[in-house]
Amino acid sequence: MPDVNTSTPQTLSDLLKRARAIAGLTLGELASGLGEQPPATLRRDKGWVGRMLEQALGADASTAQAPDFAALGIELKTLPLTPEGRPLESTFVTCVELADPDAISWETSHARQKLARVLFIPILTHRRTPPGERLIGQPLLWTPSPDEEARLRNDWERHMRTIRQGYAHAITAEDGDVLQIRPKGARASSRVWGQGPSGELELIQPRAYYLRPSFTAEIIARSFALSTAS
DNA sequence: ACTTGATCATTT
DNA sequence: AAATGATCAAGT
Repeated sequence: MPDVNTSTPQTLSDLLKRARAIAGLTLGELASGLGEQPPATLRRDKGWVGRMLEQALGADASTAQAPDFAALGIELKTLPLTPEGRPLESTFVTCVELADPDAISWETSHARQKLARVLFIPILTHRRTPPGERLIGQPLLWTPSPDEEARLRNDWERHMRTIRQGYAHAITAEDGDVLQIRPKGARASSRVWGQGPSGELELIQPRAYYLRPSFTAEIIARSFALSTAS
């Protein structure tokens, strides 16, 4: 059973060292080191992989609206990847702030804060691979390039314009080149207070921002190119 | 095959 | 009830 240090890393270099140390392990091996057992399927345990990695790397206890590693300003994300490097899923970013859209700008948005510095942990897997057999990949610390941030911002500002005009309910997953908005709730009938067309309060379906797989694929490809450059 | 909309567990 | 961790599964 591998020995897994679960204390909170104090420096970026410590965190990266820790992440590199668990690369190459299966999630089953990691779980074993943490005294846990992997579920047979993620169907009823969709957040298991993320929680396992948070624990293994010593992320701060879930403090609302703060990065996973608050002292380092780093957000942790697992990214399911085929062995060929293709993301299997979109990446959850944060819930859309629907209540008071006039008060928010890109600079102060939760979305930008979440995406400012992200430590991606690739999980090499196919859809049918049991969670315990999935392989932890090499970590990738990402800060949006100026171009990437411009594209994120462009999508975010278009979404927010629609929301401010009171048409949040009309946004679909097809909107946004790299940053999409999809429903996010306990069930399809969930509702939160949002802003209607005349500025009045209106109950609408809660939504969240997601990075499209094509965007995270770019990030991964760029990193791979760097890591193999001679 | 891939995407969109729906869903599940946990914690605060 | 809402936010965070995501993946599922129906539809195209």
